[in-house]
Amino acid sequence: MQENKWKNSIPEPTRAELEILQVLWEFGASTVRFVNDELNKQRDVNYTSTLKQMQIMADKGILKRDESQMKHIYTPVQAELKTKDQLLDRFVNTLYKGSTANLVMQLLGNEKTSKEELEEIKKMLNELGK
Amino acid sequence: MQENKWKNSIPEPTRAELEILQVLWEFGASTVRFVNDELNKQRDVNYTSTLKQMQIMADKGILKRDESQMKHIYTPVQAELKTKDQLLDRFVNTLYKGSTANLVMQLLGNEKTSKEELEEIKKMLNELGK
DNA sequence: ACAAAGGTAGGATAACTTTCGTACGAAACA
DNA sequence: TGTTTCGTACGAAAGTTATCCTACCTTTGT
Repeated sequence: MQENKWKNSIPEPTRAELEILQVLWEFGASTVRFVNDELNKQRDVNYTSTLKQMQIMADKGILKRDESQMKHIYTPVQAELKTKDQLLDRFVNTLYKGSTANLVMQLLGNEKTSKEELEEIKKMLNELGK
Repeated sequence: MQENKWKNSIPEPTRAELEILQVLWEFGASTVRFVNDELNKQRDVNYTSTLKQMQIMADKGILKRDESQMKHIYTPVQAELKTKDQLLDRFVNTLYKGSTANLVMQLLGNEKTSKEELEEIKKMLNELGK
């Protein structure tokens, strides 16, 4: 088990680690085999590569694992939302000087957001206004 | 000059590269000395480290440089907005399955956005509605 | 019982990123 | 004019990330 110098959060996941987290978030606690099969629906990865990654993640404290069975079961330590909050926070801070409004402005300015999504967002804002 | 396999955009900047881009975005075309001084307001970096980074970035096509003077002047090849669009796009895709609404939802749900910012965002949305 | 299939563990390695030491030329200045 | 300061170029080294080979153990099926 590796030391984590932050009190209340896991170290920031790398690209490959994020891929694995996505699978675990979507399907819940899983074996390496399952995760690797999922990954291989998107790209070629050798089984032992995925194994190694998940072992490292466990070591870093990103995943915990149940070794009581031969097929170890891995689970994210942090809730999906909390990890995403962390990443979002860093993103807003480094690219938009911490201003949510700035981010949203760009998001809405870049024409890639559909009318349906705009409506959805408005609805959310009104809900929140109460 | 290095080959770039994407037609219309620079390769995704690394962490250190992003730091440098921030300085250039904020202050415009600059010398290595200037950028390095700015970076050192935040953390210790050796001058030659910054130099090397900026040379690499020029090589990658992220920066272009004016060598007509002894003190080379570096400029970002892409506009700030375009690069941020790229990064935002990747971020939304990997974390929110491409759904802007999902991102905004989390952004507004996490309590870190001030009332003033919420108002600002509403205003923007209404402008956009026209 | 034995072979095949499927698990984990532990390096090794390659690519990429980041940092900086050294060399050397140009400019500033005493 | 000589020396100190400031610039670039080059390469080495350290750190990080991602990948996979090999070994070896357990389970499954014949």
